[in-house]
Amino acid sequence: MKITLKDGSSKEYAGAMSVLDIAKDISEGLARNACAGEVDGKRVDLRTIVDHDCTLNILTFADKGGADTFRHTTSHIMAQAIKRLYPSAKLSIGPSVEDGFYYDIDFDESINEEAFEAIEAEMKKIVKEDLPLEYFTKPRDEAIRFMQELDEPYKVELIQDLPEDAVISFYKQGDFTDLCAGPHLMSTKYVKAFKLTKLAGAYWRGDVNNKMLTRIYGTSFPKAAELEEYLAKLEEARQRDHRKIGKDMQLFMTDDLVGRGLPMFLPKGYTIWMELENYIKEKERNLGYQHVMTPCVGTVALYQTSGHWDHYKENMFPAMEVEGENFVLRPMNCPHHMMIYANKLHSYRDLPIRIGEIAHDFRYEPSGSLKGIERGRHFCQNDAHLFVTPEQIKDEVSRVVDLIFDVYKDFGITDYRCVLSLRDPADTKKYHPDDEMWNTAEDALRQVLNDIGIEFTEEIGEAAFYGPKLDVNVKPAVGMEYTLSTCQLDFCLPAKFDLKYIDSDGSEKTPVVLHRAILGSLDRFMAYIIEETKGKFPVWLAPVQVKVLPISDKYFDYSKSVLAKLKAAGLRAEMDTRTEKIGYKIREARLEKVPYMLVLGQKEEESGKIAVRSRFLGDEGARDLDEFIQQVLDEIASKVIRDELNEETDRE
RNA sequence: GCCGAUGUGGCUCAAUUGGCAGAGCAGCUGAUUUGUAAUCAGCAGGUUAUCGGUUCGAGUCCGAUCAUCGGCUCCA
Repeated sequence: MKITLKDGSSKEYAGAMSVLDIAKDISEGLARNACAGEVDGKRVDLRTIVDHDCTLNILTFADKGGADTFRHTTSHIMAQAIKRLYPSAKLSIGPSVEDGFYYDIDFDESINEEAFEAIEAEMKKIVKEDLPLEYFTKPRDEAIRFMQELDEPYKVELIQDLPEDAVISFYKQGDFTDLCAGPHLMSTKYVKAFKLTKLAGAYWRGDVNNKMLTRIYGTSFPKAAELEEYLAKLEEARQRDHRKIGKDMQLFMTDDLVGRGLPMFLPKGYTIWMELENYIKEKERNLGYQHVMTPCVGTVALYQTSGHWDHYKENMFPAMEVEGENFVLRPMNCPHHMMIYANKLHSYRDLPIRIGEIAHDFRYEPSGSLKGIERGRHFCQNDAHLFVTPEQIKDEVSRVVDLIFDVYKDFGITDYRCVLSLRDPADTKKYHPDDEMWNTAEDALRQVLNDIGIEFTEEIGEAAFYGPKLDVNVKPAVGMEYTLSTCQLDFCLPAKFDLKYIDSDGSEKTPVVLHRAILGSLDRFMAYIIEETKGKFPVWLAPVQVKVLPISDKYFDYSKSVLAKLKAAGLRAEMDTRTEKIGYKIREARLEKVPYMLVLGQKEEESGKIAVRSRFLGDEGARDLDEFIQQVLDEIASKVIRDELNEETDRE
């Protein structure tokens, strides 16, 4: 019998053999990181295959499906260990995730991370026991009874949600059986290097109204070295966390007395902020945006009109009453901009009208979700509302998308994901109940995105209450993916505010509104670029662009003249006037991540030149000052992103 | 908000089973006048997050509050 493998090779077996035996044979050959299999391109458990006439591929840890299988089996091993140590614990779900796996478990007692050691020890025992994972199935009714006998109420609930005629699969490993769709490794012995990483609360089925279960996260690799590498990567990610760099580099701070979630930008951080603000405003001006300034407070009635009050009053700072009228700190700016549009009568000839604002907003975010300047209770949106005719939707969305990617190019952002966020038709509470409006809006936005030709996935239930969105999402160094840029199509608010324009035939029409944010919030965008650059900002953003380092105070006069020229050219320059050795001053400037250092001593004073040391190339030697200034100005103007010194030479 | 952990000079971290709160860096003073990642010496800096409790004695044990961190939920 001949079995063809996915890599094109084939193998002869004498006589009749089951696919399982063949898979075992092949996977033993592939050694310890062999995982489940793929038959004719579909990931399946090899135990379920009865048809021998197929192309077989043994997945390894290098394949996503293989890694998932590997992690999932580790999660079963953890569950088995936990059942041995805590027999009364009730299991719910335990899937593999991007970096490992978790299991949500209902413990009788309170569990903390001290329990990890014992659980890990028990897991090692199970690995050593070399237990085969045996696959079997039961009809739905029998499966329910089986799980009731095992006293696993969450499992029972899961099975009850499946159709009447479903065949339910299980995996048994020694004294432990779990409801599971598989696939799994052949034996527990293939799991070599694992670690329980964190403990968290998680609501059953992700619903706050349900009981909170204990979620234990872990990670698992075929080799100890790979686990080490993963843990080192995690540590590296922690090092680039914007909260750490922001503190080290004195970019921003918080203080309990000011209040949690209310970061304050220090001079260096605000320098970057101002550059970002000027940058995006100029882009917008060139695209015909008009900028406005509106107050951070509005009446409750304003937000009742827009509908935000009903949807979000729990997440707004509470209303304050002044002279019998209720006001709130504004959580967003749409209503203010709607009123600006309504300020005068518009002709179809005026559209599109693009109103932009770097707007301060306040939201009462749940305390547990605050995270540095990535998510605070005060933030600044790079907001704009575009008032357009239905015919202009496509062009305007297209311009917004172009602007997003134009900006990403300037910042070197390449790792992002586009999502078309749609309503959940079942969620009539959140979404404005007008199916026709929604269908029109969603179809229009989908059509535009297809026409522009960008890649995107669709996600149900992610839309704003007033319309569908294009979201551009990125992943920070530490934590969950978030939205950086957004473009939202809104047929809803213009009607609520009774906005009008006079069309060419003299009739009154309601404009369509595009809500869009490119840098999202400046705070969050800054957090992102801090983590992307590890604080080594491109020269145009660097808080200090050039640092003048005199060899000794004998050269202060010459240094001051150089500093004056740098400043006169508009560069952000500083001089280190301490009586320290040059090595010390260089070290400090390196740690501050200053792009250019000018070392000035006797040689430079006599020749009238400068010695440049850059973050990019190290010691660049003697240069002419005017030529250097011109080079840096060019670098700033073109916003060039340069390769940094590699990490070996970038000590500490 | 919920589950779990953590909280010691400006920063990074020490302090056996409860037994005198310490170091390095930064700061200040003085000396050093320096050539590409840390010159030397001295000084100062603390109600151990806050409040309460147990104890002869609490940084350490217990409770509450506040904040931070890791998750969950949420993010107009």
